[in-house]
Amino acid sequence: MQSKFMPAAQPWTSPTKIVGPQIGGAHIAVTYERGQEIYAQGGSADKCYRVSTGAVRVCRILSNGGRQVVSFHVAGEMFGFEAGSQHRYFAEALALTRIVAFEQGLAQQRHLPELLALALEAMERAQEHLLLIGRQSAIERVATFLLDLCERLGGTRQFRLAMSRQDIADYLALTIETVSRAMSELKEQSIISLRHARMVDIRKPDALRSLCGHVAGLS
Amino acid sequence: MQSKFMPAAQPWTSPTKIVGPQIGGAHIAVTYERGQEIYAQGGSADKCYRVSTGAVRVCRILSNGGRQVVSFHVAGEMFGFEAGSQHRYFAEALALTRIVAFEQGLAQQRHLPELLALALEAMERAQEHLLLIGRQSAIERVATFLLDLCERLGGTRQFRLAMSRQDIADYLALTIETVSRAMSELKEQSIISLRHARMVDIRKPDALRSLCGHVAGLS
DNA sequence: CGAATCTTTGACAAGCATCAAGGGGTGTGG
DNA sequence: CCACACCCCTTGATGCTTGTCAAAGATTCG
Repeated sequence: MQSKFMPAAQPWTSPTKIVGPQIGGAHIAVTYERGQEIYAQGGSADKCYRVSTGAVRVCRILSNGGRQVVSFHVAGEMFGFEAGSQHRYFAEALALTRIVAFEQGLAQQRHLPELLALALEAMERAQEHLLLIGRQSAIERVATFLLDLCERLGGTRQFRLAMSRQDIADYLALTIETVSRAMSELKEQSIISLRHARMVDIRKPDALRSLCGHVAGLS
Repeated sequence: MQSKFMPAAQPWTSPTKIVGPQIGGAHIAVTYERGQEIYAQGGSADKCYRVSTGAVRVCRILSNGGRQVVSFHVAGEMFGFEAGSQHRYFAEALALTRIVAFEQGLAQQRHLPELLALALEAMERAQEHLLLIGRQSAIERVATFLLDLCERLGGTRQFRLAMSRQDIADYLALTIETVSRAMSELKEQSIISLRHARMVDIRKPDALRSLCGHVAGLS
């Protein structure tokens, strides 16, 4: 298998609760440490969440010991709604992250159109992700990932990766070594440069875009 | 690339319109020939559909000439709702197929909860599909596909595949040759038998299930 | 400064794609 | 009713992409 994904030291301190700005119904802002669980696999899926600052991974452990990262979420993005009443996936903070949680119980009645739009968007992202995994080569997947992340972070050419190579590998259905090699290849071609492993600078956005083939945007 | 997927002879007769049973709002039953398009990529996504009899594939053409089959749908299943107002995928009948189309315009107001549930379910299926494509070997994918199809067809051990090897390959992100080899391997191990290429008989359901690894059900 | 973790790089192997050719079933015409 | 043709499927040989195993370099934090 290809995942030794548990963060080494995970101080399991209880999250700091903060009352956040009122936006729709009952909601609470919570700050999570790096590696801390936001919701558990099997837990009741009665809330949805918005990343205020920081970043989140949503994933699932496979019976063979592997892990699939289903999606990353950065500031401003919603996550956490699922089909059943129980979470089939779990969510963790990738760094110090502030999350606003929305109760779905009562709010669901009046926010159905928004929820539907969010669900459809999530569906679309899942389908784009499928295309990426199924039809693209390793370097194409990494290029698409970087470009997508760049856009979602506001379009700055320089940004910091909140996730490890292992996280990226588990998201792109590759191994950590293959992700690393793809990064090195992009660096080799001067398409990106890396101050260090987590600091990306996109030097040739067009070249990166031309590597993506056909996939537009994804989760 | 790996898809020469256009059916050979495609009699482009206009579909036969039939008034179907009243179930919710305005809806029409239409019969499609094998290979006929139900909705087009780029067309307005203002309806959703239910397979009455037959089977459907939902797919997308990639810029490299390849094709990704996103989902198959058999009798009783809903399909066709998407995030935007335009279809990003297209749907075709795999055989002589009867479809009931539901107008979404007015019905959307009163059927929001159902639509939300359908969208979430579609998202879940896409995510399961993702796991299958990203983490399973060729034979595991084929085994999972067969088992899933079997269950959705009502659990009969013998059934006819409405889709070609090419369709299956494009669904599982494999080549037609690899799908064929996987089938032969399953036949070799007496896990399935094939009267002919399209007639599957599952001889050892448990053996098939043990090949699936961890994926439960998908689209 | 040193320990621990994350990342990179190399060598090798395995699985799947690709290229190529041969079988089998179905439909049409003789 | 048989024969031929077309399409779909199967099987084989070979090469490439990626996974696996191994070790060394880089970064962070105490």
